[in-house]
Amino acid sequence: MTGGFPELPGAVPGSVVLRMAPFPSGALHIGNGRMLFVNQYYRDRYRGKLLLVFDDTAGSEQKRVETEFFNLILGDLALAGVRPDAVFYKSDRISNHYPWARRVIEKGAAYVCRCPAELLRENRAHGIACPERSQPVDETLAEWEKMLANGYAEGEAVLRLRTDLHDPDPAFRDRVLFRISDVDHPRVGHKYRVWPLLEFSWAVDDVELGVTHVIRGKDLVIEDRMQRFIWDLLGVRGPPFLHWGLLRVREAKVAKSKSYVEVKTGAYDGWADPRTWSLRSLDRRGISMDALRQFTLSFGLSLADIEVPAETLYAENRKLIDATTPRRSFVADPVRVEVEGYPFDLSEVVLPNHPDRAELGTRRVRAGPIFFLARKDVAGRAGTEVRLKDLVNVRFPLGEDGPVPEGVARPRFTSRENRKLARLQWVGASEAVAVDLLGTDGNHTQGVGEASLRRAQPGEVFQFERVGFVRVEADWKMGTSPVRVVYGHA
RNA sequence: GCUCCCGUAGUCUAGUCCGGUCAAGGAUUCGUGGCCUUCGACCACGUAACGCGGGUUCGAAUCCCGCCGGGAGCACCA
Repeated sequence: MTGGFPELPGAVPGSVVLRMAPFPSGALHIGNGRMLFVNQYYRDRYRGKLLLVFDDTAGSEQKRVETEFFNLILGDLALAGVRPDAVFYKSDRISNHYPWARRVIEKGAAYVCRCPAELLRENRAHGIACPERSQPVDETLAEWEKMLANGYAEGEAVLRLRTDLHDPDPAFRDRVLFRISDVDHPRVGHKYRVWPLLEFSWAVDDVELGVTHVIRGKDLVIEDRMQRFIWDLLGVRGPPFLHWGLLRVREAKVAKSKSYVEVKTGAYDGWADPRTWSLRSLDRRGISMDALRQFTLSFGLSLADIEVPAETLYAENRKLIDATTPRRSFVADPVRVEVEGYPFDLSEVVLPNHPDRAELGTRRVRAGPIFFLARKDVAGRAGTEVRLKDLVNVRFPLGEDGPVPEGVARPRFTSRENRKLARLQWVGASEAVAVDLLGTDGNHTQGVGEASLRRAQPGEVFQFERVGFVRVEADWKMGTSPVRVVYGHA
């Protein structure tokens, strides 16, 4: 069921080294799953090693590194079942990059530019050289030392690569290699002021860490060219690159930085809020990581940008959990009704936990004569006969249509035999337990469920019949009311 | 605008490198029917695709050219 995964060029089984490099600015979301599972897939296929390298350089206003995210991401990996063979932090390796910078400068391929960022950008767009571009090597070396020796303030100077100002791709013209940042880094504080930018740092680390193949999103293709440029310049041999295209889940406006604000301000219920579409939010909803892996791998390594409905993921999950998930009765927005003429001997029924799986056992459910029914199930039923699922048939009296006020509609018992009637979910009023259902949209729905839910295990997954799969909150204390569950999918 | 990437059914994908076995396979969605006391599962059936136009060839989803459409990049972010 996996999509296409080509051979890694020149891969030798047993000696492949892969790396994945999340930026620690939030919990991993559904899109990041691709990074995890694709790398894991190749690691396993070639019995290689997979490194986790936190890409925690200085960042920016929009993307800032925070301490809590390291463990958050480590936790996400554990959750996803992706075990890295080693963990590195870019911030530990900054000084490793300086000798490389020196080599580039000595090749005459870089210069220290003191243009303001805007001017730099402007000039790049028009292919105009900054005055410093013709800087001789020894002067660049001196300026570089000055940068390292705190001779410049943040933003005052950068080290730029000399490529070709008329390169057809404006993005490739004299890119910045190092910049100065006074950020207080959560791991290394103010130890470094001169920070490498992504492409240079990888030009160094992919080689120093012995990475044999780089597999990353295609938003990073220009970095391939940069890395190769630097390697060619230095006569170094670097790994080949492979990419996957953009993956969007239609329902998920996947933007980690966006969730960041909502989580920080408390608008969201933490990183596991269903609206984040984070890995942990999917787990919270009872979506298995195996389903997510299969879903993700089904797209192969295609470079095409794709948008997939979440239903595809749900279908994958359903296949995995349906056969083993117990059924339970739940009624949202309940209306209390009493059935007239309800048979006295039917105060309790034994129902199977799964319609097709006898081995999942049964449970006893109290019934009648007073029930909770869903308001939307009852609306407009006047004059019609329906079946209370697994129980009896009743007829709603003829009357004015519309919403049924609580306790007013008094359906009348008609018969017991199983007939082809609309089936309504019910919960016997004598034993109903309050249930709080958290929806995918972050809203809570109150309802009632059958008594056996009181004995649910935290984290247990159920199918609420005619509603969908739900998972009991892991931090719910057994026996407390209401039973807190999270909606997964239909 | 410039650079790069991508176009197979509603959606995703196999096939494209090395043209014939592809009157295009799979998954999902949707529709119909069956079955089980769920609107879920399962079973059966069905709808539905090679972006367009040229060219090469006995033969093109596959090779070439042009066009059109979509996406990403053009940060002192990653």
